[in-house]
Amino acid sequence: MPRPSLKDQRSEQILDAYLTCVSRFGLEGATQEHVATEAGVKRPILRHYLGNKDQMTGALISHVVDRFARATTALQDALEPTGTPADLIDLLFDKSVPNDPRVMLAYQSLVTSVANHPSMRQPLVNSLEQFFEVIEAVLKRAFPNAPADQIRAVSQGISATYVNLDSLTPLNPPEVWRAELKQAATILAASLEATA
Amino acid sequence: MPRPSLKDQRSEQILDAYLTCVSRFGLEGATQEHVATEAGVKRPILRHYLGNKDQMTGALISHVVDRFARATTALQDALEPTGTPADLIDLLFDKSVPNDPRVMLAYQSLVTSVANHPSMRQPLVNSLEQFFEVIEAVLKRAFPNAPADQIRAVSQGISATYVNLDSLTPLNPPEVWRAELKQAATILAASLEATA
DNA sequence: AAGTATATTGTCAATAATGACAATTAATAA
DNA sequence: TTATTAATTGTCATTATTGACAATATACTT
Repeated sequence: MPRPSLKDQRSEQILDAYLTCVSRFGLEGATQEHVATEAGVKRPILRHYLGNKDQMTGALISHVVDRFARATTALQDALEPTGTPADLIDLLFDKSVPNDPRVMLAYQSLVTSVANHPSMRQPLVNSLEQFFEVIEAVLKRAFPNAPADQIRAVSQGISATYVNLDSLTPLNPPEVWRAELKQAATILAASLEATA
Repeated sequence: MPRPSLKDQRSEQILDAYLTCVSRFGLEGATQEHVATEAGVKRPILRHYLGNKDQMTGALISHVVDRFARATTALQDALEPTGTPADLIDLLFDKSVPNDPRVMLAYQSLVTSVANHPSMRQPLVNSLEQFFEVIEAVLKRAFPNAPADQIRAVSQGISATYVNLDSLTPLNPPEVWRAELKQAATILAASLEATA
């Protein structure tokens, strides 16, 4: 008999707006007013669904980590069990894939603020390691004879080129940068052929 | 006859504290109170030397861009006229070199906030291009026959691995990550040998 | 010692951001 | 239609942040 609850949808809507604001203003620069405006609701709504600012922030951190982890899982699912390094790089760098740079930008903002919120350090590290592992798995399958440390290095390099690209999106980087970073990732992957 | 001016020293001291705060709280999260505390001065001092918040922020942006550009120039000076790619990578990745990750973190925070301060976009892009060019110059000297687009790609890749390393410092990344990213950069540079 | 320009601090008003809660509106079932 | 529960909005007190300026302290010169 009660009015149907919108808690899930509204929470998601608010957290997504919050994520957008964090990607633009940083974690400590995203005010409730910013979030409310971005979400198209009045400020008290935020409190109603997510509690006070501390609780909101806690929820946001989980949300960002979760979004990043989900993107990692989606990447993994798209590549298992037979994806090649070329497939991986296409997924990471092709604009056709609907990538959401906000997530990576918000992620970066969290990393920046980790000293002020020490408890989020471990989740951030873990989700990043998870991302590395997906890359590693693809490389290991393609180059089973390559030494482990070299695979790790190439994985880190590919990850770095990808993260870097997303980090630069606010600058409206010229399209060539994307192509160049993609080529760098390709070169890294190709380096494993020699050792196989 | 007047009391000697401390404008230069104090301005530098304040801007450096401001830079620290931006690297920790982001551009929109660094309050005057934060900066004053970090600099070890009272808040009105900030206004006295740098004006109101807008002017302070303007000065900070110039300061960060300048610090980054100076670091680039220092890198260039250390490598001209005979530095090799191996020298470059040592300078970028060796902990012995007194690198200041705050500069890169603050730089990243500026990039994040560029939508809110559009005028800083071009200086940021320019200083980044300058950084690329130093890397390119070293590679071009070592591999004069390598195709230009490949040099660009490798430069972007090396830059990305370096930027990525600094971006992760708040996470206290394990030392292996540094070694792995350095190795990735080395692999990228080595890839140019094949084409020469 | 006195004058002078600057450094430094103290203080208060104005604005922004947050916390908290009351009041109203809306949707559903009986 | 009415009861019920949640959504949504309005509002005010508290705190945080900034702007502005007066007042004092300090170092140097003559």
